[in-house]
Amino acid sequence: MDDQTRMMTGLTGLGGLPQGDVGDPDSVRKQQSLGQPQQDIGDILQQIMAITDESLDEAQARKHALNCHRMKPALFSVLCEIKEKTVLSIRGVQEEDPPDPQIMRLDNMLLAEGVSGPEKGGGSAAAAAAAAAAGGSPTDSSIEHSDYRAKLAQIRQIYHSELEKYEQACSEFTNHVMNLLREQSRTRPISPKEIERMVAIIHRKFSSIQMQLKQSTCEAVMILRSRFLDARRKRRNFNKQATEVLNEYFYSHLSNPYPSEEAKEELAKKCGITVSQVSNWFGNKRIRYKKNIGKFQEEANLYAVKTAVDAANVSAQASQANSPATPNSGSPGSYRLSHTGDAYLGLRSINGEGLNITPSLHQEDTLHRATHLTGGYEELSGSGLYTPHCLDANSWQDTTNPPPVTSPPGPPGSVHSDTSN
DNA sequence: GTCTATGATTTTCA
DNA sequence: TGAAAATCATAGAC
Repeated sequence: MDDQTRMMTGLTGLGGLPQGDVGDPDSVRKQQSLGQPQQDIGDILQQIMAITDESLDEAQARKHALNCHRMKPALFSVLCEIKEKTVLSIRGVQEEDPPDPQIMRLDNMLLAEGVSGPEKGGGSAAAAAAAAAAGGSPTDSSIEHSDYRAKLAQIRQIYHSELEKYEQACSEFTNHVMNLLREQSRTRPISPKEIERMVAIIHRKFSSIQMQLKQSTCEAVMILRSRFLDARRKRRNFNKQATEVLNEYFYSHLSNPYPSEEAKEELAKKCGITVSQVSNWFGNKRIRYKKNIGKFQEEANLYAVKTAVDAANVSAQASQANSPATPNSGSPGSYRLSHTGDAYLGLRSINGEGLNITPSLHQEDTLHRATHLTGGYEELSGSGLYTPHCLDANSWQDTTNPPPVTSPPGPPGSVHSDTSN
């Protein structure tokens, strides 16, 4: 027979009183004439029940007396056991919850964003990732990065301060309740296990507050991030140097303006933009060039001349360095440009034999001569420079069948469909 | 404020 | 999956 059964037997054995009457002081008093053990229990119960009717001093004295009673520990443990097996068993089922997946998600997100966990430079990694996702250049985004970092640091600070407050409040409240329960455990059947359970309940209640805090923080981060990304989406014109580099490549590879991945990376590095921006640029350029070759012809000529001049200068310097007395061994006083770029192919086609440039020319003279050779926009009409004829070996021109440069499509100043919006 | 240029995005297609 | 084509959205010139 366990303690509980013994107790129940003992209690029900108090003169056949129904259990419901155990709490009635009068009923308990009636049992005082019964046997010693039962009388003891009845005594204790009577004193417990009567304790609220007494003055504070009397109650304190009574409490002390009860605490010192020889039956007190047994009675306490039995009452605790009964309580454990009734009320707390129901509660216990609800308490054994698995960790909340929602709060786990929030934790993971806060950790990834650098809000919780160790300091990661105020989310610079997240900022960089966001910028990379948006295709921003590392240089022009530095200001926005710092903005993002500053805002994220603010959120982080607020989050940690609130979390600290929350933890403090939780700890204070838990301690208070624990003390209260410990104190009450002298007069009520409150076992340490129940106190632990109570602490867990308090923590769970507080964790819902914590979840709200985490949720709000996550929302703030998301809003900040979306604003940051929106800002990155704002169009910024590339700088002049970058556009020149891209145009040079485009026009010198006009027959096949599809840079390889390596070339894209190289161009991206040169221009201070991302590879995807290079891809975008070439995509836009190809389509716009194809739609309105006439409009781009002048630009094409300029870059052809520029490339020719550069190449001429490089070759001239090389020739001078190698053989200043006899600049060209093949054709005296002249040399033939050799380049894989189409600009040079185009220039070769001007005179049918290749572009001859005197190595001793200064740059201005070279430019002038090259310009004269190419004949500018009007004279190019018959030169074949950048005409589909000199580029027809590739599919991108074949498929589009653009009008020849000699007769630009539409009236001057006509707007191609792409810009009509 | 209008218009054009241009970088970015989305849709379509091979 | 990459490129073409269409479209969007904004910068910048006027």
